[in-house]
Amino acid sequence: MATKQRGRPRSFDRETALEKALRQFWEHGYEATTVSDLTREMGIGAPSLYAAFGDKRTLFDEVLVRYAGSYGAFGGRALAEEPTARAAMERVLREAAAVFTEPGHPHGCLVIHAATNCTTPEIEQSLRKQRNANIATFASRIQQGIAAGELPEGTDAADLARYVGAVFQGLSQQSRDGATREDLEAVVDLAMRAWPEASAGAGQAARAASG
Amino acid sequence: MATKQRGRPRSFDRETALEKALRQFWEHGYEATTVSDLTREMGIGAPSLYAAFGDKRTLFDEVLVRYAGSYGAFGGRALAEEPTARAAMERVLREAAAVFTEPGHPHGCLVIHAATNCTTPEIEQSLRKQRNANIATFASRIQQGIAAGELPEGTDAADLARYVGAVFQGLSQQSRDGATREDLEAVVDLAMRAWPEASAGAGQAARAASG
DNA sequence: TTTTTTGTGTAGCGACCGCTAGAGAAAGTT
DNA sequence: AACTTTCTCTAGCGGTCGCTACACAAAAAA
Repeated sequence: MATKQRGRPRSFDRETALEKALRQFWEHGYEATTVSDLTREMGIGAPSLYAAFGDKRTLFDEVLVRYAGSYGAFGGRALAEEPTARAAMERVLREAAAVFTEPGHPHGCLVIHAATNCTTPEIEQSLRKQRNANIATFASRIQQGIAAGELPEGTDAADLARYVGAVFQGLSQQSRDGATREDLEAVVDLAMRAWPEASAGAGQAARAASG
Repeated sequence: MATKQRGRPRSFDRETALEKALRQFWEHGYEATTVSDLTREMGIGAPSLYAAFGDKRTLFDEVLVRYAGSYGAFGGRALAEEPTARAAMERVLREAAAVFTEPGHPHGCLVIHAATNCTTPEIEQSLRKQRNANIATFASRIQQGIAAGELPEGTDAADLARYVGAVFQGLSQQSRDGATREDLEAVVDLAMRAWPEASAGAGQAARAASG
């Protein structure tokens, strides 16, 4: 396999064009980004876009995958690498504050904003599903922390996950409204004050994790 | 004045029609709501809409005023009526949890969602300005609380206001994503755990406010 | 070179957008 | 009754939407 393609080769770099499309969808959302916007930013004609990426909807799906693997990957890394639920959640929020305000690309989170006020129900639902799945992942990590004795026994993992998710979504909105990274880090500092701590004489797992 | 109108009277109730328009804009946002949607829901023809409300943009402006005076009025009431900054902010969040999930009308906050991904820059900026103004109002009330000794002296009112605003915006997003009132109230419970308390021997103003 | 295969550019499709001209309908005024 | 004023209805304007037919260009294969 991997034999040489016959016919005329495409005159643009597919990855570069995809990244341009990602930026457009990120900044203006799915619906407000027109094919005309896309072709202008990607530097190609409409037929080239449709030949390389399918229709607008398929291109958006591919953009979502690219986003999840790049700008949106910090959450998964934090959950995988941090030793405690608290450290994981705090790192998620702190990296969000950084990424959401990073210069050079649109502010905020694409998954939160790109399908708001979208008249294509499948797209709106797809991103909603993803947001709720992210919060469920938070809950799962928190539940793990409760089992390890890092948090009080009575802690409701789903509630705490929703709280972290709400702060996360608030950070995204505020980054779009002009808040700076320092502004958002102060918000994270305050948000983490709400974190429930296991009582002094709690299980050994918490001590092991911090040792 | 107030002489009887000459000519044919309009065949619909203006307030009822305006409320229908409000619901449409609230649910689908400014841009995704078409004039065709509006006329269908309002039960009138396009020329009647334009005669009674001006163009789509002017109608939206009037909807914003109506929203601020009805569904969006709870924030101002909480700030005006509660004796302490903490009580005011907690009531804002708690009433938000209730209103955002109330059956019978769209979920979440119109000011937060209706101009997201809007290609009319004046509209997007108008609502952004309103959101930031709301947070500035929070900051002002918190600053007042600091002056009254309710909060530690070093407290940054702007940071705390942004934190409350972030939670508020998160509540709105989550209500749109299907969270129930109980879900959001648990988030508010957690959020208020972050509230800074003045130390035990702090100023007399705090004692006076709670007495 | 000729043939085959594939990408690119022009040009435009039907559908919907916000909006409105113009004719007729329904009220008050005389 | 006739006249004036205002609203409502039908129909359709110019513009943009997502998308594509078609002719041409540019590469590998024969």
